[in-house]
Amino acid sequence: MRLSRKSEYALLALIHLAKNFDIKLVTLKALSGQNDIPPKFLETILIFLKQAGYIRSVRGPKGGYKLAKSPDQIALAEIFRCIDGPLAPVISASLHFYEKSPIEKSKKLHTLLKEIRDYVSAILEKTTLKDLL
Amino acid sequence: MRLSRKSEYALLALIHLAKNFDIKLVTLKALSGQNDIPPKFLETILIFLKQAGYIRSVRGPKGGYKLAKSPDQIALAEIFRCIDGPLAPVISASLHFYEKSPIEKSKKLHTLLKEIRDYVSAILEKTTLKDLL
DNA sequence: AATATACCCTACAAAACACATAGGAATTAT
DNA sequence: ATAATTCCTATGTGTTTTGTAGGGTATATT
Repeated sequence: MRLSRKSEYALLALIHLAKNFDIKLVTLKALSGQNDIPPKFLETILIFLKQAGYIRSVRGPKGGYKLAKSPDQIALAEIFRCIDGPLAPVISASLHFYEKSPIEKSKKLHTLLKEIRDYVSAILEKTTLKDLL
Repeated sequence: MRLSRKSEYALLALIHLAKNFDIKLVTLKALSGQNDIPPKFLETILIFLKQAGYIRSVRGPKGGYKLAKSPDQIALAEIFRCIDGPLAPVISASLHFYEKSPIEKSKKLHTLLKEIRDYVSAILEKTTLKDLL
């Protein structure tokens, strides 16, 4: 797993929204300003997160974004997978994104990489946005 | 950590050399042919591994490559770091390659990512080429 | 209904990176 | 001398990352 800048920004925004869950809508401007995220880039990320079902939005004045589910219902694993793809260190060790790759020729190494995947996956499946507040 | 094709090839070649440690030299042609690695690409990788001190070479007919140290002296962590950089999921969670990154704004998430780094690092530090034979 | 505020959507662009290939130079066994 | 082999640097090409631009759409407020 390697986190892209995009998923870093996504996480920061989601955490910000989690803090305001059931309280208020947060605007793009606020999310971008308070977390030092380039606004137009964040906008594309938020649209993506919306289409993925993690957030909802309201347009017009008084509009903004909010979480679509409660923070304890959003596991980090889901978010990383949907933005950055496989959690495994190599594609052939991935359950959700498997493709053939040369490293499979070494069975022992492949097994080791799958152990790493299992650990990373387990820890990110059990950690939710709520745990980050 | 995300393994590039380059480090996959490097590992396969090193494992091949580990199998022949203290027995014989292995040519580029053999390494490339038996492991399905594009020869010219592998060549650049081998030169890199040589300059990094992991392998030695002999030129001319009967030439080839061999490991510079015994297989139990080469930890996977070193190899991955020297080819792919940080083992950590994000640069700001890396000990050897630290740079500032946005995710540090979330202390809890940052801590979690460092835990993942610690696990991955530990397992790859203790596993050597010998363990893959 | 006019206005201003805010989100929506698609396309584009520059830079970095990944994945190689090309071609010739240097070394050495026979 | 020749052939086999490694050494080195440059280049090419496609993909991914990290954004930006610009116009469209909805809605609260007046």
